[in-house]
Amino acid sequence: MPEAPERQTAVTLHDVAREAGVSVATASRALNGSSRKVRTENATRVRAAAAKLNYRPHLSAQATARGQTRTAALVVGDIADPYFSAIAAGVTQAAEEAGLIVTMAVAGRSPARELEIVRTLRGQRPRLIVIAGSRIDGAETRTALMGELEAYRSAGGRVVMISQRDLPFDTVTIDNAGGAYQLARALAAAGYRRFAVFRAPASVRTSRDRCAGFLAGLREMGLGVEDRFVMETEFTRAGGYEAARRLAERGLDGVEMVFAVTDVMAIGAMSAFRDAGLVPGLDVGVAGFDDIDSARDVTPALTTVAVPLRQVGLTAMRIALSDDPGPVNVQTSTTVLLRESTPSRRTQ
Amino acid sequence: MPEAPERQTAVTLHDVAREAGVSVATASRALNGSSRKVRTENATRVRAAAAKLNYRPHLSAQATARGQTRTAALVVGDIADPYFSAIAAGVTQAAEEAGLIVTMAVAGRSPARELEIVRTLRGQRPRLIVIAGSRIDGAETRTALMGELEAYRSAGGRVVMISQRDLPFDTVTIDNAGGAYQLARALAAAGYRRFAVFRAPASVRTSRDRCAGFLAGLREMGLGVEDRFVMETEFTRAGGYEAARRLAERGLDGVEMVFAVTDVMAIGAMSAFRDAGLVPGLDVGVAGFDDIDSARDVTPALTTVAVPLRQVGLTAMRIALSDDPGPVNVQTSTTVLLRESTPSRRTQ
DNA sequence: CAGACTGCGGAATGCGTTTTCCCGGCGCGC
DNA sequence: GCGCGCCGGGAAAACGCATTCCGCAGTCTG
Repeated sequence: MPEAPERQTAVTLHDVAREAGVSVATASRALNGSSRKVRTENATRVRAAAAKLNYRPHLSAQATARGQTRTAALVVGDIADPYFSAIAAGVTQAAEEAGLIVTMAVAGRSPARELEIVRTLRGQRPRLIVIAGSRIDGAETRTALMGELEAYRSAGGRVVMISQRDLPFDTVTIDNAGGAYQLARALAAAGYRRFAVFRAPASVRTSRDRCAGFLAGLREMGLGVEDRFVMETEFTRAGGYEAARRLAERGLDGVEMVFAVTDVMAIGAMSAFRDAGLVPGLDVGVAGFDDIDSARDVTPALTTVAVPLRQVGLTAMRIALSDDPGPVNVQTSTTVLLRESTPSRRTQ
Repeated sequence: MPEAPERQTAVTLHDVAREAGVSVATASRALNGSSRKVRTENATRVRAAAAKLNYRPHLSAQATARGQTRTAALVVGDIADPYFSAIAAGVTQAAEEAGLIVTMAVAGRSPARELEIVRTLRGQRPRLIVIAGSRIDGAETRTALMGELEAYRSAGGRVVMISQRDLPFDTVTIDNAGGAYQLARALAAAGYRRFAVFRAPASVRTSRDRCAGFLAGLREMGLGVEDRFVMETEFTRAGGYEAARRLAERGLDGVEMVFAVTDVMAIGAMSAFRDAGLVPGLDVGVAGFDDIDSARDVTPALTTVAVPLRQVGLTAMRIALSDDPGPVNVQTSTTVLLRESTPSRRTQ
């Protein structure tokens, strides 16, 4: 344990140099090996001094001196949401492998807040910005956001959007439409004929894409969904519950199968069905999208479309760290997972 | 839309000053209003120039100049884990309210990695560090970590530990023992008599505390648990599954009720029981700890002890931002939630 | 043994800010 | 009319570090 006096200020490179009896320049060179060489004796003395004083370089000072930082910025909608936290896990993993510090901001699903965040983020001068937004259309703030990102990029920054294909930046998208399409075909093949879809308001792109893909898949199989069974509700568990309650109140109206555009909504729906005395999987099939952890643990286990969220985060970072030019668009594929909530009706 | 040429470098305060026809000093004063006053005409011209050039101050440069940053550092075990992501949500919320940027690092439940993170974090010179570690005892790295944190604090930094009471820093703890104690009493009151406990290896403090609290609560009610029913397993879903499988293999051995020190483990256990042909809640009661989202959604809904994780994060930030001296220890209370996985045996 | 070259240490410069210090002008009281 | 305080502007120092430039020794070449 060193002397550790009541110092109110951190130890600087200057202190280390003095302790080692060399100049600041030599100390700097010894500590982060530049192209210049420094005599081994001096080098070891500097390192010893640094260790003794417990020195850590001031990253901000390094950043201004070098003209670039070693941080990656991540903006998410809500870090408590498993969707975003899984992506965040991928991003932080890749960042750490690349020796980058990650700063995170949560936009709370508000485009205005998202804009404000990117604004202050730009001051951070991060190496790259990954935006996993909530994909809500909003024309006014959108152009402002674009301007901000454009300015950031023209100053040498790198931006990757997750799941926002229509912006002129690198993106990694999730195959929402394709996954829903495949799910629809699989369910049709399992013998289901009369469907309901629980979707979110049209401004939520993810919901729109999944819904469209699902309907396309059914159409391909010669099936359709009556308009009154495409039910719009909130993009939450409560939304799923509410829609299912309404449907159950009408005695299901012949619906054999409910597709909710989100696992969370699907789980809410299962809960509502049960509360109405209906057994999910038996009286009515339920399927979701995302494959969150709970999907496996509910009973009956929920049929869903798995999204490799962690992989999405990793991919976003890989793109951001590569020096390929031009807007790239990597689409990560999804896989449908049939489980007990949608037993085959063929054998019955 | 400004001219926006192919500039490869960000616009600096210098550019703004030149555009406004004033000195850098005045520009700085105009933009972040110091104690000095600047003529309103100049001020508006500076602001106009800043807006026109789309200027954002270089935060790193500000940091070195001012001698302090506006960032809060958060280190978590695994951001994809709902336990940590809920805490992270609280921390980021409080940070944003205080106008702080949050940088996040994930330690992956490894004390060595945690140490390394704090080391580089110290270079960041954050205003505060919140550590939500995995509470694994590890003597060697522990003292090194302490030294690092001590150095950080003596340089004016603030550190708050979550759930690590025994370190000489501010802490916010979760009443693990108390919650488990209350749960035990509630279960005993519901008529359960023969218990098993699924716990993690002794090095995991959280597990130890919850286990001890549970046993104390039973003792208080004149009950006990045979040693062979205190089963040590992994601190994961798979661990819970495995322990339950072993127990089911022995035909439950008269056990009426399983307490797993974690909801995740409890859910794994329910899955194993079901796979063994046993109905959780009917053939054997199951209880967990944490009240993660899934706990409500599994069937039967899982009896558990709710931990206000988001609140924990908020509290940690509140402590860190207050200027109270001395080590504070705020304990957040837990509440037991009896649900269908532990029906009362009194009425039977 | 002279001259070119190499290796390495230190002083100086720069990074984008803030902040201190100095200085000129203006209003005001006498 | 004159000194004095105040207001506001700019030059320059400071922040902690990286890097370029300069010079000094020592070594190699012929």
